[in-house]
Amino acid sequence: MRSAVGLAAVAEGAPIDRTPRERILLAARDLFYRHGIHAVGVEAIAETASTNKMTLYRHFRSKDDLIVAYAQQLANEGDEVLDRILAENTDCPQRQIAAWVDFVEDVLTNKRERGCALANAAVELEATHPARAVIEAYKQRKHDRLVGLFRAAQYRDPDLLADEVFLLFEGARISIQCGGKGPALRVVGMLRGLLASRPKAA
Amino acid sequence: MRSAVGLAAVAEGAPIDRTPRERILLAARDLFYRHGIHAVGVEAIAETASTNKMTLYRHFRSKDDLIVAYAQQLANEGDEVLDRILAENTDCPQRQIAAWVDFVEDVLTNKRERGCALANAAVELEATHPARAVIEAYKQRKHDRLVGLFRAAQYRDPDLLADEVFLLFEGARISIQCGGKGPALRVVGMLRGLLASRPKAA
DNA sequence: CACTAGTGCTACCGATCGGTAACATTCTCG
DNA sequence: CGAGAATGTTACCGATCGGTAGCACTAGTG
Repeated sequence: MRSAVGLAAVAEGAPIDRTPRERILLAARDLFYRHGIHAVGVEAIAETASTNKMTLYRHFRSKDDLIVAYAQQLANEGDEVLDRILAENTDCPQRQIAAWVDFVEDVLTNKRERGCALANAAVELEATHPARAVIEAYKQRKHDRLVGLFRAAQYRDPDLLADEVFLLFEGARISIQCGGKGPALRVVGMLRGLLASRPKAA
Repeated sequence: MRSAVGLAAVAEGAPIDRTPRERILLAARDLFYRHGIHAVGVEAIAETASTNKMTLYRHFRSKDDLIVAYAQQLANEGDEVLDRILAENTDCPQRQIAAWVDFVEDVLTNKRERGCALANAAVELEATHPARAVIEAYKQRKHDRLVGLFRAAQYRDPDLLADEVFLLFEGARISIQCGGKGPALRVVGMLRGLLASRPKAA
């Protein structure tokens, strides 16, 4: 049951047989998430990736470019995680939903959890930064997929339910680093209760 | 109905008859919120406050010190806003709650809204930064006051309700800058529905 | 073997960062 | 008025920022 979140959360050392570009993205993912985008310099990223600044700039035109690739990477993986969860429970929306809640539980109880990396990035970046478009599109997509899921499970008001679930989850992730972990950890129970008690209909 | 949020949101020019310290805090509040803590230099803050770096450092030992004062200021004002809302509706918990939801509506529909300034700060600061303690204490306090409010209004499970309302609100504030404004703006209706439908008891 | 593409390395650039010294100026208030 | 405190101004510090030039090195390919 190793979390899908932590699978690449650590990039220390990293003299593995990966291409420099991959190692740089790994390092950026780790450092940006742990310390914030503005707090991490490109030199530190290159060093963590067991390479140097020049190689970094051969693969990314600028730090902003790297930030966009970082966001894109996270968005892609988020999509893939949901793809996988859905694929493992085909044609049974209830089980798909339950599996997603299990995944949420994994995420929130991960001790490295520092909130949603994409939301954190959005906080740090100006509204005009190109990475913001990637982030907003991802979040929109995620919300829409929840709607589809709840519609498939025949909930009476899938839009409303998706709003609630989406906001509760987002609230939990941001709260885990500044709202007391209590409410954030109790959100899984709340979600299960919510999903069980909501009316369904044809 | 001018928002309690925007009352000091703009600090431009600012050659008003305020003490330099006040102007610096005003400027920090504005710039930190709009651009993020790490993205704003002390020189820019001093300039916006119509003063200079030396005066800034006469009132704050370091930028970190200023950040702590910034967080403290926001926390105090948050407390005071809730104080005022409660004081204006003494001895009628239902009206207090309704007034708080109205306030939430004001906050979320403010076009300058960029999420909770304290949450945003927490995202940018390391867990060991002294301002983090201020932020976490404030959020904890806020959550506890919600519990008290719902208990006073005789909801059957005030703790659970407070968790839900708290997380929905936090989720809405973070989502407004990266989750599509849709769910965030619909949260007010959700809150009103939630509060109206929840069972009360003795 | 020679050629090429990718990488490592070092030294450097101008700009800006947080923070300070020293001194001139203004303001407050007895 | 006169004294002391607060503020303004300028110039500066070392460190670090994002980003680049130039060249040595390695590895794969024909």
